[in-house]
Amino acid sequence: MTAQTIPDRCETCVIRHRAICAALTKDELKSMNRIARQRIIAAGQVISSELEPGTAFANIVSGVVKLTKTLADGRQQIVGLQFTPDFLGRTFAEENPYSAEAATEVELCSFPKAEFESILKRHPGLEHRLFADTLNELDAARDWMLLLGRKTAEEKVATFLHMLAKRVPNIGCTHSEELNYARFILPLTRGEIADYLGLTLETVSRQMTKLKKSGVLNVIDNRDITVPSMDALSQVAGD
Amino acid sequence: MTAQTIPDRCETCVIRHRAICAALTKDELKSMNRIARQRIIAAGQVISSELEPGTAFANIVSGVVKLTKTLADGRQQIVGLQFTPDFLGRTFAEENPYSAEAATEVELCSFPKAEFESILKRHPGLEHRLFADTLNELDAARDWMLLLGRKTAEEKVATFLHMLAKRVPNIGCTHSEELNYARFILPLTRGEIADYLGLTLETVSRQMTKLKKSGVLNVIDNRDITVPSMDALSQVAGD
DNA sequence: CGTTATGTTGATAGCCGTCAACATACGTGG
DNA sequence: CCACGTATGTTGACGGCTATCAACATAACG
Repeated sequence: MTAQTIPDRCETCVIRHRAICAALTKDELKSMNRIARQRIIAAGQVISSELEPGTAFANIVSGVVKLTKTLADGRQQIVGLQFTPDFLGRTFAEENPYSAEAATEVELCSFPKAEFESILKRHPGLEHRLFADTLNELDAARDWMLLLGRKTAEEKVATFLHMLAKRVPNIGCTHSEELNYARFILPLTRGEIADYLGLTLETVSRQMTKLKKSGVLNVIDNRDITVPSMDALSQVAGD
Repeated sequence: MTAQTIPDRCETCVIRHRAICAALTKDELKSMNRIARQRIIAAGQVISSELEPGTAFANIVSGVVKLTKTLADGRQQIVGLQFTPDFLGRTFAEENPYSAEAATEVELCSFPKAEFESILKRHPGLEHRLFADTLNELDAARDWMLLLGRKTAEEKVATFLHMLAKRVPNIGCTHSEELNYARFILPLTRGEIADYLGLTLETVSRQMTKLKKSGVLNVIDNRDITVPSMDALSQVAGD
């Protein structure tokens, strides 16, 4: 067995087999481990700013990160939400096209820009993995364009909750695919949800109330959401 | 000199040095040429359908292709516009996440799926180029999310025309970057523009009239657009 | 010359944004 | 422990931007 050659913290890492690290050989993993650094980011802290040069890349070990773009007069749009084993950072660009901000407390496994790009250059397998991830993100972005351009406020909120239920850790149940039930904690405020859906926070609040009254949701304490039937939610979401 | 080893039609190809072919060595170019086939698609024809397996990839030699997604009840959103030397096709996925349709007459240089993927697997340089292109498309998609979620109808139309002026061949002038003037032919109908901007065709028409009256545009024959000052247009676009 | 596709303009309606008041939770400091 | 300020969330009243419905104009085409 050569398992001992894997760095300890990678061996015990919860995202070892789901993050980009899954695409690495043992030697590559060692190189990555040598430059990796763990970081805890408090909720609300900016990780990297729009139009400024990036300094690092990172895996999200836990927590939720929002990617935002802002117009000159302050109007803001969340253009991406990233969850647990997602990779953070725009490769092959000097400047960030958007800001990254911790929506919850976030745990990162971070890599300095220059060193990471140097490893990337030498390992086509890693680049292939990043490419595949990027294609999936592009698909997700285009799904969201359909939502932003053509869905009603109610459909937008329902679609958002449906997506969250599938991507965020659920409470007190396994992540069984057949399970037609979900319970989770909202990682975003009403205002942030609005910025993700192209709405105002008041409209988001009203639609949540509406979904609650129609029995599609049970809401405890404003952040603790229960979905009795994911099928019903999917119905309201419009696709 | 080894220039003679480049296939004739590639040697004379107008997108030879701008399409993905620019990332190929002479030998790779020969392999690609062997499987390439020229195709002319009439305006309005579907190139590939949503949720169906793709059968080919292609370079756009000339023309404009729209990528669309449609909800069950018929609401449609254009999630991408592709122009002259863009690459068409979703690598590493069985099914297309969206439809591709010719907006104008389109000239393609097309490659069968299996053969292209086989070449791709053997040539990391080609994959690197596709990766870089995909990252740019993701950035563009996120810019569009900001437009769809947060911009007004007038800003949307102005942003769209500004983007077109920079990407579509202009009439009677070089593509000089400093030139604060543009003239081009709209490749889309009012209805298609609406589907790209998350509006109705009536609203698009009204905003075009408004921009015309305010002097930001000169419109001849509904499709022939002149922009006297790109700066002024950019101003109205809101960024 | 009729038919169809495309585009413009007007009247009206409705969804969602804006403004505002109030409720609740949380943390800080007296 | 309570007072206070701040952040977050809900609900109501009202208004405006954009969708809807409709009539008409123009161009393209067989």
